[in-house]
Amino acid sequence: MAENPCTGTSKSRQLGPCSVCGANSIGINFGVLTCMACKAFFRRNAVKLGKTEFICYQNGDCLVTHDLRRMCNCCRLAKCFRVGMQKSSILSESEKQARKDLVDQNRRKREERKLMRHTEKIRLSLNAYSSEKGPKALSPFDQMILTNIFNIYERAYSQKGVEPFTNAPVLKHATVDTFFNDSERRVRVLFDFFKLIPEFNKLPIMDRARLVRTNFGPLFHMNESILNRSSHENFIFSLQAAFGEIGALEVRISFEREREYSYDPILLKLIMIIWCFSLGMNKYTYNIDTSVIYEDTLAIFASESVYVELLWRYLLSRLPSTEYTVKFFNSFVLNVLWLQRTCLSVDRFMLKSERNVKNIVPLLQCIICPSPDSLYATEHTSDMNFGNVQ
Amino acid sequence: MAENPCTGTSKSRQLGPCSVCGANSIGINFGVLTCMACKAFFRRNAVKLGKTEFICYQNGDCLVTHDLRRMCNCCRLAKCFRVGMQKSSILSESEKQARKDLVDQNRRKREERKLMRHTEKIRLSLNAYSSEKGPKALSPFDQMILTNIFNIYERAYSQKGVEPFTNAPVLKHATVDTFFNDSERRVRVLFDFFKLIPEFNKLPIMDRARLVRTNFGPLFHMNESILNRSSHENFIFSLQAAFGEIGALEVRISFEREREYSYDPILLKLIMIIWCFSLGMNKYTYNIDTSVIYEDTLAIFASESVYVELLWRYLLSRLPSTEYTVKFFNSFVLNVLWLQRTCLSVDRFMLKSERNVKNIVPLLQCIICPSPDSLYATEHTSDMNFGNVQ
DNA sequence: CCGAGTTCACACTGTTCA
DNA sequence: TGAACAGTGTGAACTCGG
Ligand SMILES: [Zn+2]
Ligand SMILES: [Zn+2]
Ligand SMILES: [Zn+2]
Ligand SMILES: [Zn+2]
Repeated sequence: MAENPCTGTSKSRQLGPCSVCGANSIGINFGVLTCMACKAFFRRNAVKLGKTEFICYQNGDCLVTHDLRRMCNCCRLAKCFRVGMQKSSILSESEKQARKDLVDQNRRKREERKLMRHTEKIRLSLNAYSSEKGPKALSPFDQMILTNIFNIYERAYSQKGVEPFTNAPVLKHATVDTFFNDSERRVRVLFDFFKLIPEFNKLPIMDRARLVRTNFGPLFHMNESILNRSSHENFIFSLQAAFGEIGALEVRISFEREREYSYDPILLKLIMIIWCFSLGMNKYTYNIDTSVIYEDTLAIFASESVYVELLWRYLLSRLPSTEYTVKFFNSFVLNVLWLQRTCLSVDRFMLKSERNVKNIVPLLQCIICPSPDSLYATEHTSDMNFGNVQ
Repeated sequence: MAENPCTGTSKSRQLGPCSVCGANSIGINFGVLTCMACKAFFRRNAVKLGKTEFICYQNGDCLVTHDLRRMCNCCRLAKCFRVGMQKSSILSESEKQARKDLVDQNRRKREERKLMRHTEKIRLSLNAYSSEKGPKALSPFDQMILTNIFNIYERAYSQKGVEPFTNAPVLKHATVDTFFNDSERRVRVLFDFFKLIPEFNKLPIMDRARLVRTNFGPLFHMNESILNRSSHENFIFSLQAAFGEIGALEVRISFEREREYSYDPILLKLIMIIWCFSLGMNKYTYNIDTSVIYEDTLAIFASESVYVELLWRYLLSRLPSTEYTVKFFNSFVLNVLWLQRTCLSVDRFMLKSERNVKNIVPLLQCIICPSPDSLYATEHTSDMNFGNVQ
């Protein structure tokens, strides 16, 4: 196993000097043993032989060494050719394009496979616990529902053109209006997602509008979390610019708490659905002494419990035991409270920013900062597109 | 003088993060504070927006950070535009050309100024000797003539577009035809230069044509020397490819001998003029037993001696004594003989390369390899433009 | 692993403008 | 005159297909 230093595979193996400049070579480049620099030099310059002038300001016999090679690229290029570097080994424009296309194609394939493996893993993990005593396997029906939720959401947001990156430029100049306006598209897609939840879509149109209005804060918050926007540096910038240092911190902590759930491709989506069915809680109690009134409160309750139960079963199937599931629910409730508090802070902040609120696009304005009576108004309800679904 | 780190002018001053990727910025680029990489990226890619496809393989909202910016060109470019980078700040092809021209022009001006300073120095030094016993000062008239010669030549070759460097790409594939065809433009400018010499221009048109034909070899040779092409490595390549190893060597030695005179901005030009007035010597004696016949041989002689005498006075003014001038003339004559020998070799070579000669552009073909009787033909005489001058 | 390619930090040139 | 900002060239470090 004695290693010959000349043929050894050690990293520092010496190949001999560059045929052009004598520096340490890295291998055969364009037909000749050369260093990195001469390789790059030849690729860049051999192709422009006819187009650019190469002039030696000496006598055309300049030395080409490691230290002098930069002095005269005419003589350097001449030497490259002299030692036999092959211009034909340089990929032509079309060859380069072909290679680029190939790389692109391969990358696409790889990513597709990765996504496949990923979703496959999720599907398997849903069943993985079935044989153990702890977790309870999901029924095929539940599995189907969950898979549907996942697919509906992913499809909505991955449809090309739906989300052409309207992110982040706001940066330091962000105010609440630019901050929210930037999100309009994402919000619309989120509403589209809800419309595809049968229980939600069956509700009276005004109830649907009121629900998303009432719960907009947490829904928006969770959705940004799912879309992984919350970790975006510029998002945080915008946050600070729009809500101030303290406000932004509070919002960020909420995001941090949500991140606990982000490892799971379904959990947050499911929680969003449940939240969407929750009645007003204590929002807008500042000057409305009664809670928001719904047309079909019972249907909302029923729907909510359908999904709460589904969540419960899902957690049971994912966690080792009921005990774990209870623990999970405990911390979940804590986070819910945190999030609610945050959203209330934001609401209060918005009230103080009346001037900027006027610049928010109508749809969002009516959702985020409704005048108390507009909670019952029909304006922009149709703009939410809840009217014409399925 | 306490330096505020924020307003300090120190090199390492921090400007804040790149608006695109958050890395360290280097300044305002294309309208926005960015890093070097994003600057280069934007310059490279913004211009090919219409030509190349930019596709995001995610959802079009890829993060653009220092580490991730390479992942998705589409989103990176989108972000560049989003943060306000101005495509209009990128110089267009024509703007770049305009700038290049400007740079070129400035460089030429600078060089001219430098040359002027140089010749001024020479002129001053010419007069500096006047008080010494050795060199004889030039008369104001001689000085004017010499200055004129210098200016006429420099102006002819520095006029924009006259010499767009059609040199050197020939390289290994050079044959005599490509070798000479490459020089057509320079030769035409040389003829223009001669036309501005009054004594030459007053000669009968056919005499003018015959003179430049007869003396083409040495004239061409010296002119390439003045233009400093002879030291160009690619020129030497071409030389070897066109005339073979031995032939090229001989030509190169002639160039080497001429280089002795190249330190002087006037000498070679003056010598060219004198040579231009010299009668046939022994060219084309191979099958014409009489010398070339001129219409006004006397005028040619007279002109030649005007410039020979000027050269003599010039040398007297430059060299410490008459003795030195004589020595100079001796070595000059030797070099003349060398050059003549070289040109004869080239002529012989051209005769053997009939096949390639056919590919030489007509003007040069008729000059370089005239059929014996074509020496008296009028064809291409007008092409030399000797007809319509002044 | 090899040898194509690309990216980009860095160094530099040159123009413009205050 | 020097800072700012266009440009270009170099070469180390990297990716990727075979
Ligand atoms: Zn090298
Ligand atoms: Zn050189
Ligand atoms: Zn950047
Ligand atoms: Zn992307």
